[in-house]
Amino acid sequence: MIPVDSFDLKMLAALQDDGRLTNQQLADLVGLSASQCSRRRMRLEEAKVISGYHADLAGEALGFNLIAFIHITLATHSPDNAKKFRALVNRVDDIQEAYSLTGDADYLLKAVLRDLKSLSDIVNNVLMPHQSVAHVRSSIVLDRLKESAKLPLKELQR
Amino acid sequence: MIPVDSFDLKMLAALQDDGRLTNQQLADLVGLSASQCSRRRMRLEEAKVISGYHADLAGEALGFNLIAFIHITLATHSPDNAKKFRALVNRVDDIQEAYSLTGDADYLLKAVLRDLKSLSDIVNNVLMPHQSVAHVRSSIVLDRLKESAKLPLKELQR
DNA sequence: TAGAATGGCGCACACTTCATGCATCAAATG
DNA sequence: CATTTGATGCATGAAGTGTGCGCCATTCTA
Repeated sequence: MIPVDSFDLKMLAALQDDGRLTNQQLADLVGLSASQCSRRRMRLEEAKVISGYHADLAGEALGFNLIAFIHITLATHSPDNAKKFRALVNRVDDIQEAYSLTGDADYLLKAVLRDLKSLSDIVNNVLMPHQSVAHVRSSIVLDRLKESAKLPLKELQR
Repeated sequence: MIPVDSFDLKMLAALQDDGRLTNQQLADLVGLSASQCSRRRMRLEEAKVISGYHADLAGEALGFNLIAFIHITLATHSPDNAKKFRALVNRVDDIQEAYSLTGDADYLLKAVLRDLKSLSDIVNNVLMPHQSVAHVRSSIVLDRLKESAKLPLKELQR
């Protein structure tokens, strides 16, 4: 857990917005030289504060027109069942995100799919038949109000 | 909706994994010249197939140790209530993602927070008191099984 | 079917960006 | 007070970027 000063925070916020910013652009934004930005960026990358850079693709433009959240309850909470379920989740590419949760459901999955048939396939042919799974409840996304996935770094001051 | 060929798909998949790939690296990966990759990339960006590039930050390294999913049910489904709720969601920085859903709950929020106190603050002081909100149910993330947020482009063939 | 038009391609090249060596400076250390 | 430590800007060679150009294959047209 390396120290992160206010220059670093400004850089992180900027790179969160635009991951392809040039060191020179970064320099102009935060008030350092480009070379220093280069060095700081490498430092943050090596320390895994920046875990990676990703292009954000428009799913609709590529035929992914459906987002679904799927709540899963396991049959029993045995380590064996949990392990099998994890393996299942990792095997299915359409499942983009998966979390184990407190509360009613044991797991929450996010799937990005082409259409309702794909959802039906996953739910009825992949999830439901799996022996570790006791209960499946899926919800379809009607609208995305917010999808920044950006940390509120403004709040931070060290 | 511009046409996307197999070269484009390879580039998109690669840039999804590493958003700072060089045109030359891209060229080596997909089997084109760097100049052509530059042109194709610009085309995909202009057409908004690539909607942006983002640095992925490690929340834990910055003190965000808690992820919560919050299910919201509105008091009534009036346009006015929906509008007020949207405004609320956009005002709160800690809410990273927000979706309107089919099913039991009307909205699903994802919040990335520092600690349980922050969650309590949001739920009890921001969401619950809001007149449009009838019911709030929050679940804490115990474990992230998968968090690629990457589209399964392998499937695509045009 | 011949000729023209179109569009995708690689190469060349001027320009920009990158990362590292180096000297400087300020703060911390002994 | 002398020394060490580490962050900084500048300079620089190497690498990356994007555009003009000519080439080629495919498609269109008469």
